[in-house]
Amino acid sequence: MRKEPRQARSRAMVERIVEAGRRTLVADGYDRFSTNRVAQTAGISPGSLYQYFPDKTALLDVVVERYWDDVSDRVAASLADRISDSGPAMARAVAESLLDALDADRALLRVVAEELPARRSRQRRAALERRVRELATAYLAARPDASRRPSPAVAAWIVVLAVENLATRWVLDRPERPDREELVEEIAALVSGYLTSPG
Amino acid sequence: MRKEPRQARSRAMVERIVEAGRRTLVADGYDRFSTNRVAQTAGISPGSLYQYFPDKTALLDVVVERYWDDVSDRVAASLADRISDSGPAMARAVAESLLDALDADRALLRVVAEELPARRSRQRRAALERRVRELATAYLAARPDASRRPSPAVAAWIVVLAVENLATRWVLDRPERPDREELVEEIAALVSGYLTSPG
DNA sequence: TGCTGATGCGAGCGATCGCTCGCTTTCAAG
DNA sequence: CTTGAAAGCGAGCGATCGCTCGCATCAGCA
Repeated sequence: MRKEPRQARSRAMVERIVEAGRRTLVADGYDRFSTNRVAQTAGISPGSLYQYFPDKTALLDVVVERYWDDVSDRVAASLADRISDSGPAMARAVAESLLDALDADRALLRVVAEELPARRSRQRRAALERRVRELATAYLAARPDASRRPSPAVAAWIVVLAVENLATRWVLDRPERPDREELVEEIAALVSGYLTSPG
Repeated sequence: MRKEPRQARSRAMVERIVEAGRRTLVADGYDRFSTNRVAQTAGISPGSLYQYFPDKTALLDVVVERYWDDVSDRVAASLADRISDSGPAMARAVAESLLDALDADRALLRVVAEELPARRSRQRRAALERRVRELATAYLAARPDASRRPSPAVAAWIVVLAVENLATRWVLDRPERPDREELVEEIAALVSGYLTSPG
């Protein structure tokens, strides 16, 4: 952030820019995400944009950061809520909340997960993975009887990456099979089958 | 392909262009993948490039297609070789061949999987997934005792996407844990645990 | 060897890009 | 009301891009 907005109108300006950035990204895709276009979408001048963002990627970072933070919050909340549930029930609940969170802005997910040069997006996405993985590690470490896998940290790494990709690809590709209910069931089987597999 | 190369030197030219495209992609990343730069890397003129490729994306497609076809061939061969093995043994063998294939050109994998606008790359990657998924579906359908999952097609979808992401992320992120041996073991447990989970 | 089409060249066009800077307008403190 | 700072504007610079086209060069056949 190049300059701190002091007045109310300048704070509103920053909001308009970020929102226009999000809309431009969704509507035109990443390769048409230009500062001139964002400014036009926001109904402001390119110069105004650069009063608050040092360069194009700084704006992009904020948009991406907001998206993944939102997804992260939802999943982490669901995971914390179900911390006392059994393994399969928790897997089901987390899978559903992840599907909800990804489905809430499917168009933006498509851009963020499939178009963005991942070097920028990956850091935020990795933060989501880390946050959920740490919660899962703590869960597994606190309940030794829930898993036969030797290392809770490794088991959490496996489960988080596997489930994340299944949910993302399902939301983006919308295959006929499995349908949503079936997918949640299969994810629960995948997780519980893995954790109870003798190690 | 705009024009079919007839003489030997023009076929060599196409090869030089594709190879320069691959090298440029690896060295400079996707956003610096310009036709002028590829031509310079190949030591030829931009005009020559456009004698054989109608536009920039056509060249990019060939480079990406070669990469995924190579990975696809390796994994499919390994899967066909081990078609008579038991489930966990086959999962191990396929996981190893996939890790080998992805590790063989890690730098290009990074660009193809993390930087490329996925709409182009995805089609070829999806072809790999489909190819492996169909082999896995046939395997599961032919051996009802190998899986308790209700639908072989859905089970194959789940397994392929889960394993693909675990292998890709492991190769790109190279986490301390799990190490390679551990990863193969965990993938085998994930697959066999899932397939034997009551459905 | 002379000829002809295939091949290769590279300056440069038109468009777009990220970003700047001199200017005007608006706000709030005195 | 005055005034200086904050906010906003937008034409346009310099660079890069994808791609073209007029021309030189080369290979294979008669």
